[in-house]
Amino acid sequence: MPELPEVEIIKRGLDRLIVGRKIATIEPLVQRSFPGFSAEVESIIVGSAICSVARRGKLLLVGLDSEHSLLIHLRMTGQLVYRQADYNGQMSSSNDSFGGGHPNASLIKDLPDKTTRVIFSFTDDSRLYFNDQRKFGYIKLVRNSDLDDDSFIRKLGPEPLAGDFTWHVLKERLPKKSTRAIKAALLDQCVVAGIGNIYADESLFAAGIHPTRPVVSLSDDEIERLHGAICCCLRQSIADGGSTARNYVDSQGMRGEYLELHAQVFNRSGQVCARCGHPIDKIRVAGRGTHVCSKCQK
DNA sequence: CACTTGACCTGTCCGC
DNA sequence: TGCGGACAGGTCAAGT
Repeated sequence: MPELPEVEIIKRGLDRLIVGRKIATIEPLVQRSFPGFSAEVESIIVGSAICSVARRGKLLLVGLDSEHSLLIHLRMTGQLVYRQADYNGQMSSSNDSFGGGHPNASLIKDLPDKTTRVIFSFTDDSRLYFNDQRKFGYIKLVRNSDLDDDSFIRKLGPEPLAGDFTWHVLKERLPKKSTRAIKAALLDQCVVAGIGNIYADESLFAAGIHPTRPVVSLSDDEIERLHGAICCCLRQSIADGGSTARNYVDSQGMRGEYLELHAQVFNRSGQVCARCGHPIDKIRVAGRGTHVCSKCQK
């Protein structure tokens, strides 16, 4: 479930790997993974060069030199993995020297695999694979002049890692008299862009706030703590290469280590809280599995 | 109007 | 071993 840190890492990887490359072919293997695909869309994409890669919340924007962009949302199980033309040959020779357990080996061996939904081939014969086990993710082609009208982008809240995202901004975005649970508000992309289940749980733990607390009950002090916790968790995860709970890999197929290295509650129900020793509970909030230390979080 | 729930999918895990 | 069902969670539509 790629959230902001994971998408940011993919963005940085693609920035390095595909910018400047020219698309030779596109193969959408599953219609719903590229809604709106047609011969006309194909004719715009083929022959275009990649000129930029950007991120907005959990959405990737791949700029083409043809006044269009590819909008890519990975939803829960989407992956974007780049492979050089001779990748499989390299793998078999490196397996000879390192063996299968080489620590830098990609988690994904052969591509395409059964989850591959769209394949981009570049003129140098390298490829970008869009894999998506559950088919919830999508790629869309949008004219650059229509980007601001995109219904999803238009509603997105502020970028939590931007310099102007202060705790006052977070306070403004949280509806003052709202009775909804603070966790539900954090998952709402209109409030803040990019937070998902993992970083909602981790931020609330770090701030010492119980996920079921109504937004209206939060003090200024708590909102300020929550703001600091959100920024801190997201930055730490980027530094750790993101979170791999099940499917996430970066643009070269590598997993992330945030959950192992720094997560305090997510996927740790039954273990004891590192801060107080109380067992971590798993409850349901906003229809999502939610991990909480009921002693540290009030 | 504000908020919650179900649908969309597929793979994994658990209990029988 | 196999099978049914619960579960995983981002977003939107439908329901309360």
